[in-house]
Amino acid sequence: MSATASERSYHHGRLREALLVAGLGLARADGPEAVVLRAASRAAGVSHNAAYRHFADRDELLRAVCEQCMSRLAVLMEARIDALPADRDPVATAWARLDAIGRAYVEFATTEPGWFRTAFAVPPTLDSFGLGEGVGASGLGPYALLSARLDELVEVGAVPSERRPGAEYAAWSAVHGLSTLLNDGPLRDLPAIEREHALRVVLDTVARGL
Amino acid sequence: MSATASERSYHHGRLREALLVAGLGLARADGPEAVVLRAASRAAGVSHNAAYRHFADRDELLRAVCEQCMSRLAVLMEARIDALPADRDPVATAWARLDAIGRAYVEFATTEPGWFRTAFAVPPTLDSFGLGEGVGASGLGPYALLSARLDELVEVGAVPSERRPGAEYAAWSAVHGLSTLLNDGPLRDLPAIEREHALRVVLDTVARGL
DNA sequence: TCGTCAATGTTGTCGCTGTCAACATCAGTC
DNA sequence: GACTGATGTTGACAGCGACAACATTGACGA
Repeated sequence: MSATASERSYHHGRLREALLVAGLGLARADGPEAVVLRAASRAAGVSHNAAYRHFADRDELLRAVCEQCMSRLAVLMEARIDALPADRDPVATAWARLDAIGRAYVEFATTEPGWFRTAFAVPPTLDSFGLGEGVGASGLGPYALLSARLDELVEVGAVPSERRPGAEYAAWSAVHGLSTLLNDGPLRDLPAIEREHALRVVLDTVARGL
Repeated sequence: MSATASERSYHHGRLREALLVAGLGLARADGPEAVVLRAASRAAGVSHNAAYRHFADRDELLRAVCEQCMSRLAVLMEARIDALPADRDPVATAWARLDAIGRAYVEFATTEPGWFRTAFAVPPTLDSFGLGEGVGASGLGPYALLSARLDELVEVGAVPSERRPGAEYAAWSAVHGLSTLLNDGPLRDLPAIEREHALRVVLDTVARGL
């Protein structure tokens, strides 16, 4: 544990973490397809094939990187909720929180496009997306965070309870779709002001429709 | 045209189309990453590198395949509109048409997941998505088809005109997001009944919010 | 009729990748 | 102090995209 990378002789000591960090760097710069075993090994200062002692194959490394990306998404969503002023009436607070996690989702996608694409490169299950290993500080994934907001809206009476079943699909599809369209799709060249406009329209439309 | 693949001697004659067809087959089965120059060349019964006489590189072939996929999406959307009974009042017709193209979008994504992913593999511009080469029978792309539906909703008075600006973002993000979540995302294992439920919730929520 | 030439397809090669097999080194443990 | 399992290295192979050099063909003009 005391050995730094420079003094290591034969065994790296923390190769798994080093490969993960390298993979995160590659993903951040150029997306999931850039998470390449040999590149990660080079970045970790280790020969190709060393990675096979810690990951069965490239896909397993990519999966690990994905979980990290998903976790960072969840962390940002939580942070944006926590940053909200809480001293308002419950209904307004509930709406503001839904708005905040929606904005956080799109913010993550546009400020970290490589990580966002990587988070969904290996299709996560609902479990891993919601409660699995790739989660935020509170132990909740993006899906669970969204569900909590929708529950809150029903509790405070802002949304009729008969609208609750499946409401995740609507809210989540909207922000996820906007994120991918802005990121990889036909909206990628949209100027910043128009992006903000699109985000507001999407969030407001969903809020009205709930 | 009379020459089949078996009688050709040295020159293929229609290699460009053959490569495109092969690429579409590869994309259909395994998505954009399966559109591989050498595989397409093999399928066309031609040696690797022959493709370079018709496409500058792999990306150009993939781009051509993308356009085909986008076109097929537009064609399905048009077909689903045309199949609608038109003998109703204008407001109901306008809503039904919006619903139909939304369903068609998700239908394409779930019945042809490889093609759907390929359509967005090389980020299309708004122009190509709306009016460019990858378009349907009427000459309109998916984006233009959606815009026409929203215009119609305003014309018949179903949607207030102050809601019109940016309405594409909301409608399009919702169906696109649901499509990708069902296709590659955490919803890919959803049973058919739940998929239908999710689709209805998404479409209804957007319609209410417009 | 014949030669020329541009278009088109082929063969060979290179570097990159993932992956398997064989070997080397090290940290503990009996 | 030797054994052993964990970890890292070297070497190899096939598949890929891309470049260069070469082969074949059909069309067109002398």
